[in-house]
Amino acid sequence: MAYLDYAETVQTQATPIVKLLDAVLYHQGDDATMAYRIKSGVVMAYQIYSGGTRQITGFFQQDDIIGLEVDGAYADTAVMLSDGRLQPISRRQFMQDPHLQNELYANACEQLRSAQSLVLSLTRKCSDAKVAEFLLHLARPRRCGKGRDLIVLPKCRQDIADYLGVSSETVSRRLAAFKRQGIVEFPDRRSAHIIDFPALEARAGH
Amino acid sequence: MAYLDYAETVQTQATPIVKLLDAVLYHQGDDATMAYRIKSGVVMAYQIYSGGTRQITGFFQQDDIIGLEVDGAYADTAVMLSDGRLQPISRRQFMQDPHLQNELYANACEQLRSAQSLVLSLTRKCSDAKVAEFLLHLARPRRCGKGRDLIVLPKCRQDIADYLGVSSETVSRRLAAFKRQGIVEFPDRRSAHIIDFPALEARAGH
DNA sequence: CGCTTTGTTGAGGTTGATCAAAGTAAGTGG
DNA sequence: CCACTTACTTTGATCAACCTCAACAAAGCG
Repeated sequence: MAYLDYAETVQTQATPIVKLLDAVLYHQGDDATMAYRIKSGVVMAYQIYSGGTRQITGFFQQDDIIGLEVDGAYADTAVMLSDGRLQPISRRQFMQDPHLQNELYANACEQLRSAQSLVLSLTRKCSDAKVAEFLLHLARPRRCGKGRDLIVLPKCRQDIADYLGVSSETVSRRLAAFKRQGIVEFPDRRSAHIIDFPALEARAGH
Repeated sequence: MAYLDYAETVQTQATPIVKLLDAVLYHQGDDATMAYRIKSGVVMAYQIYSGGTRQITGFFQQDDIIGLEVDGAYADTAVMLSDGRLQPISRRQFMQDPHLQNELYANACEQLRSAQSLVLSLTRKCSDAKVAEFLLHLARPRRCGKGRDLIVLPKCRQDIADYLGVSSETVSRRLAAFKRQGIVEFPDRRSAHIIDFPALEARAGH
């Protein structure tokens, strides 16, 4: 992405809109008119399949772009896991702006890579490593800080379970184990606080 | 993709090049100067991770575009599973041609969806369903034909296993079971021939 | 035809799903 | 403010699926 210059693009865009906790950005199946660049907050996207199974397709944060579709309808539903600010990107803007097209393309490639890496994590690792990696994934943007920041967890354990493809009981057990081992603290059910990064990374298999 | 017109794009492209069985299109880590549109043949792409684990990132066929990278290096290695013809697409072409950019973007989105659907298959399904779905995936382009065509299988069972995230023994057992049940025939180790599509689809969970 | 590689088949152990029950937290109405 | 409800989480016990290890068969190759 180094060869792109976004300055112009950014300036021509509308100011961010505010979305509150639990707000739905778009529904799976709706006409995909907008994409969103996340300025702050955490977003979760998921797909519902016939038979009731649900796959969480990702957790997104600052600078991620969601709602990418080539045509027709949104492939997933996106909801806010916290309050946040989002920059809407219309299809009209997209079609007119080559810089934006490049950026969206880059973002799609990045998400593709990330999905492939997810495949690896989910098929090769034991549940212990999956949960560890999940926590590290959510902690990623905050890693640079002084490490005291809280990680925003999904609304319920089942959300984590649906992302990792394990049962909610297993999520519980692994989180409890990390707590017992002094690697992670849980001030409440919606937040986590990593004490020992190296230990968690070791468990994630890094 | 309905709003795109490829006619012009296609005409300006070079004629396809021929690649033979086992030919390597590009290596993971190499400078990503070319993408390829597959005109015929089957391509397998994989990543090697530290620790020796390997993830097959996909099997590609006619009209798929591989070698998509935003910057720098190829994320995976691509090899021919059969003889085939490929249309090279240079970065220069890509940068100059808006139609081509759109097509590549569409392709990236499609691969993203396909990767997400793979995540679902690999985490939610039992090995039986995984192997069934794998066979159906490879059979996809031939489905419309009279159904007597042979499916080109990867070079060894381990390739399938690495794609599905199961052991090669499990692949063997599941394939043997399908054969025993009269759903699939195996003229030799490199090819399969689906007898009973509905039964296989039922096992894949469709 | 030996030798090597790959595939198949069997036995046993481990992981994680499932089922079930008890524990927590938050909301609701009296 | 407190029972009561509801939804979620945690913990335990059981069981099935799949991995691992190992032996054997088949195929490829000099």
